[in-house]
Amino acid sequence: MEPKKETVLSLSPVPLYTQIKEILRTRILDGTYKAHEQMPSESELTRSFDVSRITVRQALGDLQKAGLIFKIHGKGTYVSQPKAFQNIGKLQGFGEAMATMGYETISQVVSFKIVPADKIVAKKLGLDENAMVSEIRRVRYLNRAPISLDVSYLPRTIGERLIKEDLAHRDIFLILENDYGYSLGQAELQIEAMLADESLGRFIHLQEGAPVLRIERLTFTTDNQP
Amino acid sequence: MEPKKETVLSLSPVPLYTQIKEILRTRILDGTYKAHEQMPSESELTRSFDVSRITVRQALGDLQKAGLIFKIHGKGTYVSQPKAFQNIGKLQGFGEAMATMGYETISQVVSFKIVPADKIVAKKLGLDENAMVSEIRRVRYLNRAPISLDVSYLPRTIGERLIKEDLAHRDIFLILENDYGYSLGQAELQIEAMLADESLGRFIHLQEGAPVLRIERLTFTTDNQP
DNA sequence: TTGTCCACCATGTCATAACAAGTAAGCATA
DNA sequence: TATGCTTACTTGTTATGACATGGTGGACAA
Repeated sequence: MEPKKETVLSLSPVPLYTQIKEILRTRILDGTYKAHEQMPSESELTRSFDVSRITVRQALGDLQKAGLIFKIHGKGTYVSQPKAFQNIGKLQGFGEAMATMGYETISQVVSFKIVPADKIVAKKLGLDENAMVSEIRRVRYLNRAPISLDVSYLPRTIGERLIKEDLAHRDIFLILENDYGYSLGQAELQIEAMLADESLGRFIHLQEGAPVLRIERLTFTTDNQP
Repeated sequence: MEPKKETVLSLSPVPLYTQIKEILRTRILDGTYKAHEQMPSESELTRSFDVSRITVRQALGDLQKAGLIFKIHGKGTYVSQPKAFQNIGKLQGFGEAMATMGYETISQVVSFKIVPADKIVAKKLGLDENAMVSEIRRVRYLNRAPISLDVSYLPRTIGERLIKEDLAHRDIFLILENDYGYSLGQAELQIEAMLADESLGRFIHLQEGAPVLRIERLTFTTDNQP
């Protein structure tokens, strides 16, 4: 039987394996491929998408890293049991750190402003009130679903260097550490539950009033510069 | 200048990219390649190891997943700032869950026994005291360094099926979920600090009396079977 | 009927090859 | 001098092809 061909655009700026990955991810999430068994073999996917096996393997490998599927040598590829709850839990607990692992988190910069520090921020950063600080607002996505609004306040000089970087795909702390040489040490974490207000609901598609976790982190370099 | 050749054995049962990965990992950890910059390019590694670029990329990709290096398109590959503390912290907080991500944790089964449940275990699992349960002891390694001793108690029937599985590389919870169809729901976590005793120090190379974290987890299936 | 062996299919590993795209530096021209 | 183009690097993407290895079931022999 001739397997049905799928349309993936080779000329597209988005890589083939990314397109395939998204298609497969969608099918897993919408139940086309169900948990425990299923999942066409690599050679089947090769034929139906009309791409090389390397491309299919790269897509499957990414999905495996993300935990959506798992492979057994000699048998096949299987859909993992969904564990959305656990993922969300992990993500909220770790924030930025997720990006360094297999999870595909993408951030989108919503706004970048130089604003005077309000009382709270100034105190936390050890600056005078009304000193100028950089405010970076980002929405973070996990698997295409927006899951958090991220507001960072940084001393102005650091912020201005940061905005030129590729904040969409690279982790902000990794940039600070690796490119700028800041050595990040301890961090203060503060977690509290609150209700989604209007401005937050606009970015993340949540009903206003839905419960969210508010996570506040104050990070110090090893020489205690906040 | 002729780059110096390295000896990687092609006939070895261990894949080429694994050998290269270990060599590079060693060089990163012992400081041959230092943080921030450095790291030979892919083509250099291709020449010096006398393998194809695919093999080099697979080794580098694994190291990147593990967080030891990061790449910048068009520039090169760089050594990440070491963050051993953070890794340990993450790992202890997450235990088994790490394996599903990029970290390369390997477990080695130390012993498998059918033993009568002591009072504590019996109570936790909701069984009678002295009912037979499976005890699986494993040492878990992260980057070759032993970092935890893992003792699991399971109802006997489940334990006997588990021991036949490949516990060294696959996550125990993933096996339960995906192969056996148990749906794991909530978990109770209990963390306490204690001092390493003699039996633990034998497996993990720690000085007796060194502080360790003791993490106790009781996992329920979605229908509340422990 | 039972047990062994082999063919077939799955994923794993590796080589060779090409082009795309991002970066940086040097050179040429206005 | 300043601008812009070329060039030579880098990593990223993709194709094709081959062989290794694990798993499974059917054919065939005892």
